[in-house]
Amino acid sequence: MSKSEQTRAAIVAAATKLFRTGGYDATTMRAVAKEAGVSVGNAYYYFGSKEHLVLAFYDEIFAAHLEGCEGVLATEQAFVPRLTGVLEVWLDVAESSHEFAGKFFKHAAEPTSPLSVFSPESAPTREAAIALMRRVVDGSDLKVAPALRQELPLLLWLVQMGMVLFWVYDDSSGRTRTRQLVRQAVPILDKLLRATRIPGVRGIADDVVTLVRSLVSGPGR
Amino acid sequence: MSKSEQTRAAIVAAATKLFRTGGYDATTMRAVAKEAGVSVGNAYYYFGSKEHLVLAFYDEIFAAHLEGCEGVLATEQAFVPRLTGVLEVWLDVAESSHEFAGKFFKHAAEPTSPLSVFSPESAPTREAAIALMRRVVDGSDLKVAPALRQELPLLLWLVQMGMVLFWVYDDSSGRTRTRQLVRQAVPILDKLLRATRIPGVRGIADDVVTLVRSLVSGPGR
DNA sequence: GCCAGTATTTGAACACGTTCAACTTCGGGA
DNA sequence: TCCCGAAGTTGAACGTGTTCAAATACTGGC
Repeated sequence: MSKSEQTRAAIVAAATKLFRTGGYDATTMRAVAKEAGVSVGNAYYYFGSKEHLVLAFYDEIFAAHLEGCEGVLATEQAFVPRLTGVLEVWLDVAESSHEFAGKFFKHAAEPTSPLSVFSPESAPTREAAIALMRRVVDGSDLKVAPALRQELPLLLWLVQMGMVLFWVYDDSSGRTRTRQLVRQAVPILDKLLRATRIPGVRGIADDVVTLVRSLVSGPGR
Repeated sequence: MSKSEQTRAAIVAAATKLFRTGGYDATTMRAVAKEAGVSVGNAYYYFGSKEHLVLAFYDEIFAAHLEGCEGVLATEQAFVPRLTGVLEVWLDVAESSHEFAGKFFKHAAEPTSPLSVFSPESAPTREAAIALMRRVVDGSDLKVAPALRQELPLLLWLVQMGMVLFWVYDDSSGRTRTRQLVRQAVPILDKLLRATRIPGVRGIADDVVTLVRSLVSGPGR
């Protein structure tokens, strides 16, 4: 590891530590720099803004999520426990940073931010998250129309983003309300997906797939 | 109008003007105060933060939306053109502030912000928006299960919030992509709602209503 | 070893949102 | 009319994220 890589790693480590203990606002760039043993300007040499430090934090959460999911993906075959398990692992992994997450989320929601959930900068993490959902689908017993199945990982990722949105606003202790949402909503989603085989519903499902396809490249592109 | 009301109105007018011309970030509190002919501290006497000024901006958009909807509500009976019309009026009304909207949207997504779509501060506007959706449902020919019908205004408001989310990211000229989304998605929603009368689907709809009811008081309450 | 050019590092300086102690104006009861 | 508490107003001061010209360390060619 080169010297500059060490400096970069030290800044990320300092930021992560301070974010976890004090939250986003209370963590100043001056404090991060001091903790990392560098100057303020140096931190900006490696990270364009305070937001970019958050992206590194998000990557850590995703890596932990992926690792935590392996057990679920190896053992669960049925779609409902498989998807529920994956979402619950995320809740476990993210719990310790919930307070901080609210601050993080506003950056994820700002279209012009490099940290936007749809931004090119966050594309690698986003695509890895969608790939995880593809594993959820492929390894399950779920039977849906092929056209829908193809778009399902993206749709499930959007479902996960919906859960995260709910979670961010959830101040119940231990995030029990979000957990309740997951346990209730996943079986409903399962029913809904299987219902696409009912003649009167299949046409609607096809419409949804068509709509998603026509918009999948992003609103503004 | 009392003196203090005049001062408050002057600050709102100054903020609105500067927001429209220069956007959110470029509009400083010092500039707002100067434009309104008051001191910086005085602006904070009336508005707790810069974000609270945006709330006043929201209210202006909603008032224009409500007014613009009267024609649609008076003439359209069928659910699809009725809801489509209401959403399109919103797009018309909001178009001029699209650039500005992207900048402040991050505040609307932050749970702790007074601008959050679920915050107590925005409750009056939010409830008025839901009431508008109730008028859309009540005056239409839509037939759904009574249990679902009761929650429908809230669900339609959530749909509208989804549209706004898409709209914020939409940089196509004239927001054609969001308009395309509305024209495609509303008929699908209509089909989906009417499909709740199919035996195999009704049970799912009931599940959704139960879920929404159990969560309707908000994630954290 | 030496130099030129690049990469890295520094911290003072800037503009911002926000706070607050002090000041001024207002309203209504004696 | 006078007075006092409340309401309204002020602008300097604070801590923040970010910038930048300058200083320093590094690297490859000779």
